[in-house]
Amino acid sequence: MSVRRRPTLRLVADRAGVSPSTVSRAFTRPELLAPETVERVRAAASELGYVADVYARGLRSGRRGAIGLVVPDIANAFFPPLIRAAQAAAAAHGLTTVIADSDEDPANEPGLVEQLGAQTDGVILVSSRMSADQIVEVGRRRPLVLVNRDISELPHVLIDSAPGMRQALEHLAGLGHRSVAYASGPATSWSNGQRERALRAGAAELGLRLTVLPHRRPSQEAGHAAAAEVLAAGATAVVAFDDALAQGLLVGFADAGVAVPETVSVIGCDDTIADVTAPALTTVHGPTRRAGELAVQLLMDVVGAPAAGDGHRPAVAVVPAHLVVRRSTAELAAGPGA
Amino acid sequence: MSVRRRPTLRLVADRAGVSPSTVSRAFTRPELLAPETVERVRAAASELGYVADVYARGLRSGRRGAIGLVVPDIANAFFPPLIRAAQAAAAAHGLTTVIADSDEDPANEPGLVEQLGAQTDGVILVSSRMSADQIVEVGRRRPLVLVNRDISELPHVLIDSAPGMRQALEHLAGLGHRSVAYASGPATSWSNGQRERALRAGAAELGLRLTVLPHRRPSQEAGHAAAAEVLAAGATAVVAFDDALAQGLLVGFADAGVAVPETVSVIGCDDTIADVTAPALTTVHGPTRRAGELAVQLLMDVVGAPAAGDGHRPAVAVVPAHLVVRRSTAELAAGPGA
DNA sequence: CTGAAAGCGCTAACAT
DNA sequence: ATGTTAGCGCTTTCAG
Repeated sequence: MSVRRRPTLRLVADRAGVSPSTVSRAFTRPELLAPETVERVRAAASELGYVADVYARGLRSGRRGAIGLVVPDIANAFFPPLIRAAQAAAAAHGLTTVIADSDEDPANEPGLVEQLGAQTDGVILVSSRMSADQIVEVGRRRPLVLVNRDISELPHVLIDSAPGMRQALEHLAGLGHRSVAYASGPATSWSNGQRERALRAGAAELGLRLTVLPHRRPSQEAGHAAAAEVLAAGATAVVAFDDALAQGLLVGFADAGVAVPETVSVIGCDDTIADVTAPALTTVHGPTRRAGELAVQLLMDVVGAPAAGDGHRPAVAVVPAHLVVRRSTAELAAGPGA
Repeated sequence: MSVRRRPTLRLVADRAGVSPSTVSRAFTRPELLAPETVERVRAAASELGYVADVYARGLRSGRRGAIGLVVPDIANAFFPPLIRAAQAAAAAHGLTTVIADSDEDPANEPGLVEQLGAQTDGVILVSSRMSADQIVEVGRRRPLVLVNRDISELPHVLIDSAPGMRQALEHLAGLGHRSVAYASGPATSWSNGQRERALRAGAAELGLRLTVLPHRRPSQEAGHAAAAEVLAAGATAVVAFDDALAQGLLVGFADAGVAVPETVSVIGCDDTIADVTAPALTTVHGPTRRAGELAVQLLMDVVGAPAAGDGHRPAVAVVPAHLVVRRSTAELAAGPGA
C-alpha cells in the first residue's frame, strides 16, 4: 500500500539497452527512430509500467499538456455538455483539461485565468462576466479563447441564438399569436442583448407586437414574478431568456390558474431542463457541444501559431441555435388577451 | 500579444538583493525568514508579476499541488455540487482540482485514475462502476479516496440513504398508505442496494407492503415504463431510485390520467431536479456537498501520512440523507388501490 | 538513426 | 536567518 516510486526514463533506457534520449524520442518523436527500436523501448516501458512524468516534461519542454476552462458555475446545466465536449476534443489532442469555476463572480475570473494560464498551454473562458477591457488584458499574457463573448481582439466562438429566436417568432405567428413578450435576462449578458435584438427585428418583420420585460436574473423565482407582467402586457405568448426563467413562468402561470399552452404559450432558451418541465418546454437549442469543440480547436490554432496575432486577426466561429418544438406552445384558441 | 517569457525566481532574487533560496522560502516557508525580508521579496515578486512555476516546483518537491476527481458524468446533475464542494475544499488547501469524466464507462476508469494519479497528489473516485478488485488494484499505486463505494481496504465516504428511506416510509405511513412500490435502479449500484435494503427493513417494521420492481437504468424513459407496474402492484405510493426515474413516473402517471399526489404519491431520491418537476417532488436529499468536502479531507490525511495504511485502517465517513417533503405526496384519499 | 551533455525553474540539504 | 550546491526527470541541441 505504501506509494512506491515511479520508474524513470533512465530505468527504461537501461532495460532496453539504449540511451535516455532514445527513450524520450520513442514517445515524442518516434518517426526519428528505427521502428524496431521504438518497439523495443515501448515494450521495456510497458513492462516497467513507465509513464512519463508530466512535470519534468512540462518543465523542460515548456509545453504543459493541458488546457484550462473557466466557467461561471459547473452546476448550471448549460455548461456541463460544453465542458464534456471540450474535454473530449482536448483529449483527442493528447491534452488534459483543468476546469475552474468562478462561482458567478467576475472578480474571481482574472485570478483563475492567471492561475490556469500558468499551468496550462492556454485557456478557454466561457460566458465571462468581466468587462471587455479586463478580458483583453488577461488575454495579453497567455493564449485565450472566449465562448459567448464578442470581442474582436480575441478568438472566440459564439452561439448565435438569432436564427432560433426568429424561428420562435415564426412558430408563434403561425399559431395565430400577435402579441409576444420577451422576459429578459441579465443586462450585462451578451447573449441577452443578442436575443433581444433578434426578437425586435423578427417581430417588426412579422408584424408582431413585442413587449420587452425588465432585466432579470435567470432564475426560476424571477420567472415566477414575470408571469403577471406577461398577462398585464396583453401578450398571448412569451419567450424567456433561458429555461430557468421559462420554468418560473410555467409555475407562475399555473399558480395564477392560467393554462399553458391553451391560454398562453411559453418558449425557453438553452434546452437545459426542457424535457423535465410540465408541459415540456418548446425551447431554442444551441449547439453547446459543438461550441466546446470549436473553442478547443481555436485554442490549438493560437497555441500552434509561432507568434500569434501579429499578422492574422483572431479567428471567430459562430454556430446557430434553432427552435425545438415541444408542448408549451399551441394555437391561439379563443381570444384571452385584453 | 506575443507570449512573453515569465519572470523566474532568479530574477526576483536579483531584484530583491537576496539568494534564490530566500525567494523560494519567502513563499513556501516564510516563518523561517525575517519578516522584513519576506516583505521585500514579495514586493519585488509582485512588481515583476512573478508566479512560481508549478511544474518546476512539482518536479523538485514531488508535490503536485493538485488533486484529481473522477466522476461518471459531469452532465449528471448529481455530481456538480459535489465537484464544486471538493474544488473549494481543495482550494482551501492550496490545491487545484483536475476533473475527469469516465463517460459512464467503467472501462475508462483505470486509465483515468492512472493518468490523474500521475499528475496529482491523489485522486477521488466518485460512484465508481469498477469491480471492487479493480478499484483496490488501482488504489495500490497512488493515494485514492472513494465516494459511494463501500470497500474497506480504501478510505471512503458514503452518502447513507437509509435514514431518508426510513423517513420516506414513515411519511407515507403517516399519510395512510399501506402498499408501497420501489422502482429500483441499476443492479450494480451500491446506492441501489443500500436503498432497497433500507426500504425492506423499514417496511417490515412499519407493517407496510413493499413491492420491489425490477432493476432499471435511472432514466426518465425507464421511469415512464414503470408507472404501469406500480399500478399493477396495487401500490398507492412509489419510491424511486433517483429523481430521473421519479420524473419519468410523474409523466407516466400523467399520461395514464392518474393524479399525483391525489391518487398515487411519488418520492424521488437525490434532490437533483426536484423543484422543477410538476408537482414538485418529495425526495430524499443527500449532503452531496459535505461528501465532497469530506472526501478531500480524507485524501489530505492519506497524502499527509508518511507510510499510509501500514498500521491504520482506512478512514471512513458516512453522511446521512434525509427526506424533503414537497408536493408529490399526499394523504390517501378514497381507496383506489385494488 | 542514436548518444552525450546541458539545462528547464525550482527546492532541499548542507553550510555558514 | 540566509547563501551554496546539487539535482528532480525529462527534452533538446549538438555531434557523430
